[in-house]
This record gives sequence, C-alpha cells and structure tokens, in this order.
Amino acid sequence: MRDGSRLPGVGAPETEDRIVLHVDADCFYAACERLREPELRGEPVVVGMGYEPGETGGAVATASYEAREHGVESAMAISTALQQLPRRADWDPESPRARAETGYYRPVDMDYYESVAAEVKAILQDCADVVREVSVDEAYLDVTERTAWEVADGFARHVKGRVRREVGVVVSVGVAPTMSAAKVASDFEKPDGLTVVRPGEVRAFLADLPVEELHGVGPVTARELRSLGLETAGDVAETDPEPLVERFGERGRELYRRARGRDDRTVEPKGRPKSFSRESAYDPPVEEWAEKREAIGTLAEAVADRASREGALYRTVGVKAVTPPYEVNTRERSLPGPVDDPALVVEIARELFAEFADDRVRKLGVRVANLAFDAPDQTSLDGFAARGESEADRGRPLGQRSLSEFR
DNA sequence: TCTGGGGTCCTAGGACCC
DNA sequence: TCTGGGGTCCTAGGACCC
Repeated sequence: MRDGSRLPGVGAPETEDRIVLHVDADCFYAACERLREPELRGEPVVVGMGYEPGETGGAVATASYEAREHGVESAMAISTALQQLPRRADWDPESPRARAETGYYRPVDMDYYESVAAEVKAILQDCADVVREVSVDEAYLDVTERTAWEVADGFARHVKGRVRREVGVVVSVGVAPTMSAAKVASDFEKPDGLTVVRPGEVRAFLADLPVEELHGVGPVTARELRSLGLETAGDVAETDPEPLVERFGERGRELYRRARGRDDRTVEPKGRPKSFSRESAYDPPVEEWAEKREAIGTLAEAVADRASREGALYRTVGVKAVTPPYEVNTRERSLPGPVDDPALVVEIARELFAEFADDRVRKLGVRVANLAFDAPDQTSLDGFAARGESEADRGRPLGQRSLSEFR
C-alpha cells in the first residue's frame, strides 16, 4: 500500500510542493486606530466592541501589547479591563496611580478597519498567485510560483516590508508547505514575526506545541485531549488515531493528520457568504415582550437590508435567543424559494421568537441563510433572457428543487 | 473568563423519496 | 403486512475562529 490515508485517484495534491504564507496583522484594530491617531503610538490601546466612549459596557476586541502588559486580554469585559487599566481621559493628576498606568479606549469602527485592510489586501494580491482572505486582518497566500524555499524568508520579508511602508501596519508571517502549519508559524514569533517551516520540518516544528495552539482546537477539545493524556501536538501525532476518530469524528482524523504535518487543503479564494446575521446583547436581560418584539424587528430589518445591499436572496430565516444563565436557543424556517422581502423576515422572525415570548433573554439574534446571489448587472437582452428562465432558482443546485415548490 | 458580534463547519435525528 | 438501503433536506445544537 502506497498511502493508506488516501483513496486511490482522489486528490493526492502535492502539498510538499506548495509554498504557503499566512499573513496576520498584529493587533489590527489598535494598529488602525494608531494610523489615524498617531498620539496613540507606544501607548496602551484597547478597542472594544459593544463599547461606547465613556461607558463601561462591551468586550475587548483588541488590546495593544502595551495594554496587555497591564493584564487586559482579548474578549475580556470592558468593565474588567477598566479595573486593570483605567481610561487616560479619566486620569486625575492628583491620583496615586501614575499616568502611565492608564490607557486609551476606542469603539470598534469596522468601516475604517476595512478600508485599511483593503490596502493591505491589494499588496497581498500583488505578491501571490492565489489569496484567501480569512478575516479583515488575516490571509493565506499561495506563492509557489513567486519564490523558492531557499529564499522564502527573503520573500516574506519583502511582503512584510511593503505592508509596513505602504500602509503602516505590522504583520506577522508564517511560511510552510501547508495552510495549517503556516497558520501556526505566523503565530510563533508575534508581533512582527517571521517563521519559515520547510518541507519535512513541519512535524518536528509542531511537536512541542500545546494542543490548543493547533488551529481548530478550542477549550473543549483541548480538555478532552488532555483527558486522553495528549498534551502536545507531538502526543497527538504519535497516538493511535482510532480513539480520536471515535470521539471527534472527522475532526479527529483531521487533527491527527495535521499534527503529523499533513494537510491537503489548497489555498482557494473565499467564496460567497453563506449567511448574514445581526445580534445584540442585553444587560440586564430583557423580559418585556414589547421590547423583545421591537428588538427582533430592528434586527430583522438590519439583516434584510444587509442581504439586499449584498445582492443576496435568502430562503431561510432564523432567530437566536440566549436565556440565563447562558442557554443558546435557535429556531429557523425555510421557505419554498429564495426571496428578498424584509417584511417577511420581520414576520417570520417574530413568529419563531414567540416561543420565547415569556423568557428573559440576554441576547437576541436574527439570521438569514441559504443565500442565492443575483447575477451581476443584467442590463443586456442576454441577461434579461437568462433571468427570465431561472428566476426563483437562480444560484440553486438543481437537486434542491422539487415540483411541490411550484404549486 | 460569567459572556460581544459576525461568521463557518459538523453532527444527528427525522421526514421523505426512490 | 413487514421490511431494505441509499440519498437529500430540514432543523437544533455545538465547537470553533477572528
């Protein structure tokens, strides 16, 4: 047997031959705030989501390294962060706390960060054969045709240098023959990191890392792995994979393969979104039906509006209700065909939510899914004809249709 | 760590079809 | 009247990521 883990004739991509970069901006939101407010350079900066200037609500989206030194961490409640690091704006020269023990708090401004990210992404596109944008501050690049292993570090330095010079943002870069190893490598020497893992070195590179540093291993999986006696990626790589598959299903198999340095995924551009959602949290939880009804309406309209702006039709509407202590409930309903109908989203969302009419909720959400996208501008006769033919089924696989939909 | 917001993917059971 | 096996879709929940 040549390779037991691979079906004959399926896939067999030569991952060893690929050169993958993972580019990850350091403290991206804070870096953006510093771009437009240079006084923030060198100072502790905390960017909060759900945070309003002067208030204490919300959570930390990004903390600069200076803020982290004061104990502020990502996902921490702003109220907690403020205890570790009071606002500079509130600082009283008479207070015993030194000025240096305070920091700057800013609310998330996604539109601005996206405008900065667009400049970074343009450079990355220019440097690579294929780019997959993972999030506003992160991307994978396939640069196999642009460089060679012997000079990969110089190539990565070139990318880092361009982003820093042309945009003013610092990125960490990992270079490896697989996506998962590149991801871990970019994290390895943050901030301003550059780590190259050459083919054949991947498994050894990963071996000493604690399991949670593998992409896809969160707190739950990490705990379970530890209970199986697996502390490091090296432990996972050396264990019998069958118990992992039994416990975690396909994820277990992938985990095992990746711990051994194997990952057949190729860098592909990101496709269309699969869903849009809007949610908001309430502290204290809301109980009043009228208030919840109103909130659902607002969220539903916002989601429908977003879908419409993106040129998406949707076939499924869902709601989310988080009840104390922290129980996540979801309900959804699918329609016979894709629609763009804000009033219908509101109506269905309210119907689905009626089940929780009497519950206190700490979070509400509305989602649309099963998206189908409008064809681009259909001004020509050609386009018009095509549109007339497909209509409700545009963008849907044939197999999803059934006669009963067209009664 | 008592908890923000926007996403993706996987699993599992039931309905329904052939 | 009881019973196969395969496939897809729908829904709810869960884990994870940034």
